[in-house]
Parts: sequence; C-alpha cells; structure tokens
Amino acid sequence: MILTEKGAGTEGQKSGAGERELLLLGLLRNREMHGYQLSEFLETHLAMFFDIKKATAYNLLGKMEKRGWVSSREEQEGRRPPKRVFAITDEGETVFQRLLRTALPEFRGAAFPGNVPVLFMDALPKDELEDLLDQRRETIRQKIGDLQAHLDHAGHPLFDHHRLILEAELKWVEGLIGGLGSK
Amino acid sequence: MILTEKGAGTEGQKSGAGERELLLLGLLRNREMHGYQLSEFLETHLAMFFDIKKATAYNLLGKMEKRGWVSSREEQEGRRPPKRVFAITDEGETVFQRLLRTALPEFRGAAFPGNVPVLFMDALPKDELEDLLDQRRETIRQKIGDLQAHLDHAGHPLFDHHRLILEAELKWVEGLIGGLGSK
DNA sequence: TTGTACATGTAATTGGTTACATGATTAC
DNA sequence: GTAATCATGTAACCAATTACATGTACAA
Repeated sequence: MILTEKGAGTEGQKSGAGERELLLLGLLRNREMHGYQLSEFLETHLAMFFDIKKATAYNLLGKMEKRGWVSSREEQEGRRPPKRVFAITDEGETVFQRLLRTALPEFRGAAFPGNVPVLFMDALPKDELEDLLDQRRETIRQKIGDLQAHLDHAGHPLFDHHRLILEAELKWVEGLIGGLGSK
Repeated sequence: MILTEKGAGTEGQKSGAGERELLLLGLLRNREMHGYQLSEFLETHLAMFFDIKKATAYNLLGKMEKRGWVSSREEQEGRRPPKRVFAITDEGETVFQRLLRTALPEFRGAAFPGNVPVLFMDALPKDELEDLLDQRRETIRQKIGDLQAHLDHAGHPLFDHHRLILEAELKWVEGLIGGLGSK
C-alpha cells in the first residue's frame, strides 16, 4: 500500500509558501512597475505558466508594501488617475534572495485533481470510456500544438517544462487507451 | 510572446470543480463509510495522489448530505461515540456519473508554482545555482526511489502518472544543470 | 496514568477569485 | 457617443486548512 512521507522529521516552516511573492519581487527587480503594468506583464508573458489575477496582484503588492518589501510612489501624468509605482526595497531584495534559495532546491509534486476520474474508469462502458479518453488525448495534443505556435519561447526553461509535462501526459493517456483492449 | 487561450469561446460552468466530490462519491460507491474511515482510506491509500484533510472530508460529506448526494445513518457500537455512516444516494450516483463524464475528457494543466524560482536563476552565482539545482535533482530522484518502495501499485494508472511526471521533472532539471556550463 | 487510536465536529483564518465601483483617455 | 484600454481598489464569497473542543477505548 502507498505510504506517505510523514513523520519524515522537520515539519518546518510550511513549505511551498511565497512563490507569488517571489514572482512579483523578481519582476520588480528588473524594473519598477505599477499594479496594472505588472498584471499586464503576467497576462501577456507568463499566463501560460502562472495564473495570477489582477485583484490578487494588487492585494499582494499592498501586503508587501505593509511588510516593507516594496515601496511605492505616485506618478501623475496629465490629470488621469495617478499610478502607484512599486519598487523593491533593500528588505525586499533580502527576502527575494531568501525565498529564491528556499524555493529552488525544493520539489513538491504538483497536485493533479484532474486525475480523479481515472480512478473510476471501470464505472464506464468500454466504448464510452474509449471515446472520453480519446477526447482527453486530443485536448492534450492541442495544447502541445498551441505550444508550437509560440516557438519564440523555445529554449526557455519554463517552456521546456511545459512541453515535457504535456508530452508525459500524452504518453500516459495513450498508455491508458492502449491498455483498454487487453481488459 | 506567449499567448493565452482566452476568448476561446464557451467560458461555461467553471471547469475543474467537483473533483473532490467525485472522489468521495466514487469511494462511497464501493462501500459505505464513516468520515474517519474515509479519511483514513485517503491517507493510507491515496495520500500520494490527493491531499484531503480530515476536516475537509467531514465538511464535504456534510455538504453532500445537504444536497442529497449521500445519506447517513448512525451506528452505535458499545457506548462509544456513534459513527455516522455515509452511503451514496441515487441522486449521488447520477451526479457521480455526470461528474465522471465531464472530468475525464478534460485536461487543464496543473499549476507549477514550484517553477517560479527557475525564472530568476540568473540572480544566483553559478556555483551556488549548480548546488541548488543538484539538490532539487536529488529531491526528485528520492521521490522516484520512494516510488519503487511500493511497487504493489505498479501498473496502477495513477502510479504510472506519478512516475512519468517525476521522470519528466528529473529530465528537465538535468537539462537545466546541463545547460549551465554553456553559459 | 499517560498516550495513542478511534471518532466527530466547529471556529477562525488564509488565500484567492468574482463581482463591484469608479473614473480618465483614446480610438472608432 | 460609445466602446476599449488604462488604472486602482474594495467587498463578498468560496474552498480548504489549522486549531480547537470533546469524548471513548485500549495498550504500555
């Protein structure tokens, strides 16, 4: 039976926290930005990898400012609503360095809630099951195809990760489909 | 630049909901169980794949009972605190069938927040970076090793999925490490 | 008698999303 | 004039976790 890696010892400071903060800090490290700008950047350049909503970005920036990780100044252009431009502080840089070194060597596997239905495949008539799995395979294939559409990212580590994971998923579903006959 | 699959159309009933319910319903389909028992089962047999806490299970069962998906009866043994044994209802079975058919063909890639730090590798001196990546590689290798420890699951689809994903992760990190020299 | 396993639940908190509320600027 | 884009923020809500609160049975 499957064993948990429990009682493994440390239990430490809840692993896995702070990636969003790390991400925002890291982006602000390149150049200061206001919330909308940051959010736009996330949507246009990183939406494939991370899904951070506008409200989340604003809230996070607010929190980080309270903690002193970032500072903000108002910028007025004409008589539009002013922008709050955020910059990383020295303290923020320290936090960034710490978070980076904590997060990089860690690996906690992602959760795959999408796999739940696979547990109950035998509740379906074989024909229908085959059909549904075919659909899943097509979904994955399409995502792999989408990847080819922006090859400008090829070679980027996160892009490669995406590709490798999708290929593993495809292989897996194909295995499932292949195993169907011999049942 | 990376493109989102936005405006793709449907937008429908928020995809990705209900897997936990599907899981619990599916397990109750095999045999009726009380909360503690269900939770134990999740911990001892499925902890590797899904992480559902006790409180969550209890709450979920409560909710599902309110919705009529499961029914419960009290069972008294001696004079201990009584158990509430849950069974799936006909309505629950209908929901199960629906959720199963919705969830199986879907594929929405998991989120990998653990990859955030990879974006900022260049903020680290090469030696340290190499060291941290080596650590990550070891973490993954160990997880793969852990897998071998319970080979009784080998061949189980979810087990295979785990293995394939971990292998992809390993390959990826090794790629990162390999690319370090040529920088 | 002390700790662990069995057994259930609620309350407080966290983290994030959706929806709301506001308003100026620019392109059609 | 009206829609899209730029710009900020709050409030309500939801899902899930942690911490709390309670109590029996049994083994060391």
